[in-house]
Amino acid sequence: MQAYADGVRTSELATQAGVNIETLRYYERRGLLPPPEREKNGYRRYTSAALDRIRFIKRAQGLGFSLEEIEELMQLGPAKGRQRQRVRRLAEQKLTTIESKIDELENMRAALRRLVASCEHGAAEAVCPIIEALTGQTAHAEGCAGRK
Amino acid sequence: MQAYADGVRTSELATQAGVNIETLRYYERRGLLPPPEREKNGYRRYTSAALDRIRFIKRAQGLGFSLEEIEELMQLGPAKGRQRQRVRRLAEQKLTTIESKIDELENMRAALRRLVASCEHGAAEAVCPIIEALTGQTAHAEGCAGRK
DNA sequence: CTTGACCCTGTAGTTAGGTGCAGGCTTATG
DNA sequence: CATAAGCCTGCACCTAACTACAGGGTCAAG
Repeated sequence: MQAYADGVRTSELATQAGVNIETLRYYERRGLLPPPEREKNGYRRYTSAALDRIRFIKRAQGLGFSLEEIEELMQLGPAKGRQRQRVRRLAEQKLTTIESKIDELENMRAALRRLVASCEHGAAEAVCPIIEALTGQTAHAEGCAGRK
Repeated sequence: MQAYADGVRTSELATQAGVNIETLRYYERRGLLPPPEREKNGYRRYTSAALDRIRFIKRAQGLGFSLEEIEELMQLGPAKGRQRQRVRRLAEQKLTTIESKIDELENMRAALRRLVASCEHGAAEAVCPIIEALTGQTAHAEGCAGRK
């Protein structure tokens, strides 16, 4: 044991990240996980950066991002020279989608809080409050019109 | 036209909601969309409640919920009698997952804002800031230990 | 009364994101 | 040295969530 400087093997990383071993290889094929160093026998050796990446991927998925979008997000590193503007635009764009996700979740949260409260004392509204909470036009809502 | 009291037909609803017609039937089979009234010729007639539902589903999906979870969310209506406790528990549970999603998105937002700012003036950090932003243990983090 | 635009049901195919497995090395242990 | 655990590659298969299509009705317009 401990024969190599640092880093872990595939199964160890999979365990730490709580994913299947095959998923790691799949991410590597997809380019989401950079090919790790190899031991002289060909075995993969992962650093803790790989663990961070996988956790990031899993969380971003849980927030509704596809692997393709996640790839874009992960490429948003420090911009070099001419790339700067491009990176900035992409970042701003991602920022607005993230902000509207936050808004939507906050609406759901408010609705659920009201629901929980209404379970506490006796009152019961007539209809499903969560659906109500997200009843607006797509994203960029125009003020507060449109309510029949 | 306008032969029937109110409501729209399948293709109209699909257009309004921005989904495929087949998706509507699929949701109906899955029980996500209640079977609508039928015209005397057997055609479906949807009310605006159906549109609200589909929009809700689509948004919830964008926030990382599966159709199964969405079904649970939509069942969270006004509780009747003995069900009250059960509904309350489920709602509280959904509430905590929503809250941690909000947290994670806020972390991403902060990271992206820093990134955009760093694009503005010259400074460039060394590593990918978005991944950094979500580098914590799974949810209920234990203080700030565990960083090798 | 036929043509075209919609609608119906049932069933088969597709895409994204994995997951499993065969066939074959490597290495520690009894 | 055999045997088992753990790794490798390549390829086949799986589940969730659609999406398409065949085969057939409805009905307004020409």
